[in-house]
Amino acid sequence: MEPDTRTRILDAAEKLFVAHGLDATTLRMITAGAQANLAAVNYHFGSKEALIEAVFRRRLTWLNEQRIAALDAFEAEAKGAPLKPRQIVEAFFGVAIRMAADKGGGQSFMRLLGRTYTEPTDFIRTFLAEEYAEVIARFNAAFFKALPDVPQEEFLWRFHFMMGALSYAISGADALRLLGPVDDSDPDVLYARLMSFLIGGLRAPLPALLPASQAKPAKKPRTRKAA
Amino acid sequence: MEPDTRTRILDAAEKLFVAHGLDATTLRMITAGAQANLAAVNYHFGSKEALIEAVFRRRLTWLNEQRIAALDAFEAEAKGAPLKPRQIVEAFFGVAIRMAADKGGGQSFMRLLGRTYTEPTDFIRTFLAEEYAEVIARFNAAFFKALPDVPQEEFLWRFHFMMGALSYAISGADALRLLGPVDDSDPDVLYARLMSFLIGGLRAPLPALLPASQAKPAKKPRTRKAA
DNA sequence: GTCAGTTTAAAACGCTTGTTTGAATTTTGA
DNA sequence: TCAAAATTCAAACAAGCGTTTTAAACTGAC
Repeated sequence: MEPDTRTRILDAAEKLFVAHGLDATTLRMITAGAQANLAAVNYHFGSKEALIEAVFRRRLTWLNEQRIAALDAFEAEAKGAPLKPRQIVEAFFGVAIRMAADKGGGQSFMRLLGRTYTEPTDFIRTFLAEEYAEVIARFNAAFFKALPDVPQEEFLWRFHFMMGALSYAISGADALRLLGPVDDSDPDVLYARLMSFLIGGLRAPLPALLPASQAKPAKKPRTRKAA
Repeated sequence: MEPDTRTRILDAAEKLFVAHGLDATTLRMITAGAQANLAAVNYHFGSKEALIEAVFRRRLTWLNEQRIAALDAFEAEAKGAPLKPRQIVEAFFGVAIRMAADKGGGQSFMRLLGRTYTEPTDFIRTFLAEEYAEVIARFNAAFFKALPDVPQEEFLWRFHFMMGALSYAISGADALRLLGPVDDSDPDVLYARLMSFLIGGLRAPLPALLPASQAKPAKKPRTRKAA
């Protein structure tokens, strides 16, 4: 059974946005790919901007619900005790990686999302901020409970770094391939690679925030300062 | 002394590309910002694509020369002995962070570069691949010498993850600010934060490439830890 | 079969884009 | 000083954009 026009447009737009970017993808490309008339986009969505939002919302809402559900599951299991940092990372990034491994559309969407997160366009930034507000608040709280000694701002930065690594992990296999032969065929392997890296970064010792342009202590004592 | 038209165009284009992206920045915006005539871009550069390349080449060539110089300095100091991973990371990412801290143009350029690295446009991808080829080869070799037990591919991935973290560190302070109050005014602090995170991720234990979810034969049976 | 409501179709709209033109102006070199 | 070269300028170009319009083709309920 052929999906209806609206769905075909969403699918075609998603793929084209990944391949060419938001601006470079024209409505004519989209409607051609969806085998629909040019006017169909404005009929079903109202405008190109609204279509972009619809493309993102379709996947992103579900993705963040999954993230919160994963966090809920861990917290229920912990019965009030703080979670392990590894569990928090797993709940947030594991879900994303798994969605990125889904060949049925999720893959191309995640590549788009990672690239769009730093997009300067206003309406996208505000839209993403709204979509992410709740999930970030939840994970921020969970992390603060798990590691009360780590300053909130330090966590935000590390979370941000992790988002960057995730973004490149998902969207940048092509860029990586320019540097040498790599294999990104197995999502489980990518997942293991990224998780190892993320946990390592998250648990790194807190930086000595002195304006020290000179030598810093190369190694810290094995006290678990950061994580 | 007023810079000549060509330079004014490069400066204006760089700032506008950062603020609005490559596509969304029009030649009319650029020439207006440079106080030049619309035709000046095509006269001095030939086309908008050529202007984009010129904007990138002006900074990127110098940046990668600095990176290689930093690596040379460390290797001269080591007198043939392998470098410490920390030094390799410092040579590559430290230079970038320092350039990102430079208010005199370097800052805005680095925000642009980080965002562009995952750009899907063909001519940019091939251009960046050329510009990066030498420096990547050098750093890849240095890292392999330092940590011969870490598979090349694993290093490439971790390098890629680090690039993602760097990219977000530089270009994404605005995005981060949507999640909570952060302070990115002191580049030394950002440098310390990112370096700590990167080293932590780089030195993380190698992932057990056996997928935990289901039984799937790992590609390389390797149990040793990284770094 | 009829008819309202929904969806598709083809064509054109106004506008902006990068680029080109050809003349005016400034700069250069002997 | 003066012609030649380099640069700037205003204006126009064709092409492509997102959007709108108007009519035709469906769809399901009665």
